[in-house]
Amino acid sequence: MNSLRNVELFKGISDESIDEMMKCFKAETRSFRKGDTIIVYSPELEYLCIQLSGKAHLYSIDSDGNDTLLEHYTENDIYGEVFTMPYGELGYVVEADTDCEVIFIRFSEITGRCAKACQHHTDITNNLFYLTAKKTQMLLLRINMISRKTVRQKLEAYLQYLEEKYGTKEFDTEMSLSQLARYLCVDRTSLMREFRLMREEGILENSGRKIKLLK
Amino acid sequence: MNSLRNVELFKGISDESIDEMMKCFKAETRSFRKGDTIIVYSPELEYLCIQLSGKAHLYSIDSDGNDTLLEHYTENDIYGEVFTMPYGELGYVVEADTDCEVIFIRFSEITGRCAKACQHHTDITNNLFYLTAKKTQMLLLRINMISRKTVRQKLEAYLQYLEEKYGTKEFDTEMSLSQLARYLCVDRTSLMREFRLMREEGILENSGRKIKLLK
DNA sequence: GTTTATTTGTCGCAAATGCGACAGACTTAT
DNA sequence: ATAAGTCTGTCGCATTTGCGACAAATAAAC
Repeated sequence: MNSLRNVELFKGISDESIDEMMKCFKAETRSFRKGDTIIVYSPELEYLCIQLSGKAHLYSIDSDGNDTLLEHYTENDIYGEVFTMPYGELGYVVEADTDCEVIFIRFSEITGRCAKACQHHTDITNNLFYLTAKKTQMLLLRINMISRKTVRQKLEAYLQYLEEKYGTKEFDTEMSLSQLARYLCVDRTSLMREFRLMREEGILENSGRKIKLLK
Repeated sequence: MNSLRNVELFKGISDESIDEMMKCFKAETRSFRKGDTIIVYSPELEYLCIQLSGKAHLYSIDSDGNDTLLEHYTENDIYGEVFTMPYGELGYVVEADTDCEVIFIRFSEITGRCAKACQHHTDITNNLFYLTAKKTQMLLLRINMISRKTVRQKLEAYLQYLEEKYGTKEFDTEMSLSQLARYLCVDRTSLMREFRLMREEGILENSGRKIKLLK
């Protein structure tokens, strides 16, 4: 049984090689329950994490107690210290939104040449780059939404994204409305109000997370 | 003369190898003048660009005419289609803020195995990953600033970042105040007002881009 | 050196937004 | 089944914010 064959980090690598590498990397798979803290980032480039199942999110927390939602994670997403800049009193924490499984690999094991000069290091690094590039895509996309001036425009940008992603005018938001508000960096009640206004203007129908675009 | 030895993408690679690779990759260096359009992204993963000198920025533009500042580029920064998600009517454009030089490499040349099974492909991909990880750091940092609720808090986060980056309480903003407003996703005049209020509260002294923190 | 743009700076006003408080629906634990 | 907790939904109000218009200062172009 090799559930790792579908992990994008190992794409293009044979099952046997994956097993070898997991040992070579001293990779550990750990399970978490909803609400658990998966990892608190250290200033070192300690771990590279790969989300195997379940959902999680990264948030930062500063000395004033502001906590900021930064990224959502689902299967195949990668995270770890390399992707954040240690600065100020800023702390970074990944927390489980549902029960989940996560692979932990010491970062040095990946970048350092392995003793066997393992042929697949190249493929791994290549995949690592792609996954990271995908991460920047998602971040730029979000910045694009957040940058809009009004709540209406932010919401429209998000809805347009979902419409295109699912190819239909009827879909569910991918997170709770409270989370969505945080994702779009607006007040939750302002988001609710905007939903109601758009409903009244005949732009959409909605109830909870279910949305149907009318125009 | 090999000015590419300082380019981070080629870090750890000998001058001779760099020359070889530049040919192998069919890399082109092009010059641009302030205000020029450096590249308009296509839906294909066409180019990987490396900023050699000068400054530039990426912005998106949608069908409603909204243009959004996404990233600033200086030496060693990389950009190209891989880092953006093609969706909607969203267009992506990189524009020169000053005169600049940019290396263009066809993306397929980098990821595809080169005919000579060039040894340094691995190093390149490795560097590529690091540069991309750094990109996500900057994006997360910005999201962290933008997410703050008030203009004051956004500005404070930015100033704190600069203070730590330069290790002093006296510094210049890294962009014009108009650009800064766009970077922080606030109205320019609101930013100016906030500067004035903070000045009046004795939190800082400022004139134009020069800033001196007092507390 | 003169013109042309761009940037910095201020003001008042209208409008959008965030906030707090509250209630019902829905989930999740016990 | 009950209790605890979270999520959805609404309302009024105070405040922040964005906007437009304008002037002075600075930088760039000719």
